[in-house]
Amino acid sequence: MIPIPILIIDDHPLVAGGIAMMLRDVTWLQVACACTNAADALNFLNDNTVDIILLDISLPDTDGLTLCAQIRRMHKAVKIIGLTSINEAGIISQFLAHGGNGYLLKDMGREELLEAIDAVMDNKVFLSKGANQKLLEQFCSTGDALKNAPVLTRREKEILLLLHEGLNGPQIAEKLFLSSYTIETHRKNLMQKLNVSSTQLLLKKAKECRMI
Amino acid sequence: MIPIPILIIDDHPLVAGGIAMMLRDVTWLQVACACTNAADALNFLNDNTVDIILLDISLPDTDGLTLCAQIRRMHKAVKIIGLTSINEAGIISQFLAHGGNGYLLKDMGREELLEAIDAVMDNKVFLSKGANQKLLEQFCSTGDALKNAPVLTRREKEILLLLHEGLNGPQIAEKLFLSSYTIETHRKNLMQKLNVSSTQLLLKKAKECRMI
DNA sequence: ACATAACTACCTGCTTTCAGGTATTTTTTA
DNA sequence: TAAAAAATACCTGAAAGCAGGTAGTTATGT
Repeated sequence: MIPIPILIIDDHPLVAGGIAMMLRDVTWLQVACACTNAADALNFLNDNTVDIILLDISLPDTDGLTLCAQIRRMHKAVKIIGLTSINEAGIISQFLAHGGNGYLLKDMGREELLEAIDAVMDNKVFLSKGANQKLLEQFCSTGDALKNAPVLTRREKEILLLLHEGLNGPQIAEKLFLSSYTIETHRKNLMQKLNVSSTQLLLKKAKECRMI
Repeated sequence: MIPIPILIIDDHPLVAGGIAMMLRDVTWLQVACACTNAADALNFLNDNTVDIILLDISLPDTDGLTLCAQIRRMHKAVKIIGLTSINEAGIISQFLAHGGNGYLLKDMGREELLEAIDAVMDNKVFLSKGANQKLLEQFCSTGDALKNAPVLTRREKEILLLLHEGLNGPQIAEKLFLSSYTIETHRKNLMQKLNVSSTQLLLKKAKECRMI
């Protein structure tokens, strides 16, 4: 049985060494190469195929996110697992948005590394427990956040959703069989309730208050 | 040791019965009550305190999401776990946004229920494996999505981010020490690249393409 | 039945956006 | 070094948005 080839991209050789050590008993995985910079990695990938890439997102010569997107564009099927000390929701979501399939923190153990590899090979997204928690926390609202959000009327909610869909005033008026003046009044009331002075800020604030 | 009181809100008594059966050996948990509708649940909560609520989001008299937000406003510390057959990213994220702490699918087993209760009692967000996967999938981009996104110049990216922050043309011009005409040209070019005809649609499309 | 809230519509004046271009300068690439 | 790309700036005209209100009708709540 041919072992699954893995590429490690990390500017610290000790990291690659540590991972190789973790995987030395795993007969179905093989570290095909370890690169310490983006250029070497891209060169390697030009002539070689791997199934999995462990990618440090803090590289010296290239932004790891950009490299991730670059690799993803060229190799649609390769699984890319981010490797980092950064446990921030913004970076995690950006990494996935740039084509990543998984995200591990550098304090991971062997078990978690293998679990991640299993999951992405099974076409699943894998985040380490800490990263997963960080990402999920973004979705949550506290009682205070919900309490402070102003109450919108039925029509205001409707207008807000249509604005969020990208319709402008006249288009909303046409869709709801109302006057443009009416839409403008609702919009004005919405802007007053959320204490903003433009439609863009209205939508931004509404998102923050979880109204859309 | 006082067992943790749980409230079950589900319009099917069989569900509450099944959960009670799952938890019958768990001495540190106690089903305090099972309600079949929102009104009964709110009445119960007026006179009683529970630590955990298992909430079916498809209730007959009230939208489960609205009920969740309502309970959250009144009881900041209670842990609310959604209970549903719906495994859709939109509903999951809305449930969390309305104050939920966890989300279980109705095909869950006893182990997963206990794991969820442990996690939320530990102030963590818990999603069942299936729900978690559904939510994470939203963050990911394929090679095609990345390939098809138009390439933006340095200034275009900068303008886009500032528009996303809610600034209008003149404000961006002032911030970047450029002419308003220049900003409008960049905006026009952005709109052309993303094939839209308003700033709102530009921001919407940019989000879909993971540019912001 | 009355008061209140929500919804509807209107209007002026000003600002901003959008669409349609043109054109010069600077930076980058080959 | 020259070509190409990016950045900058300009301009008109029309449409939309925003701020400032006023005001009548309908639905809801007490």
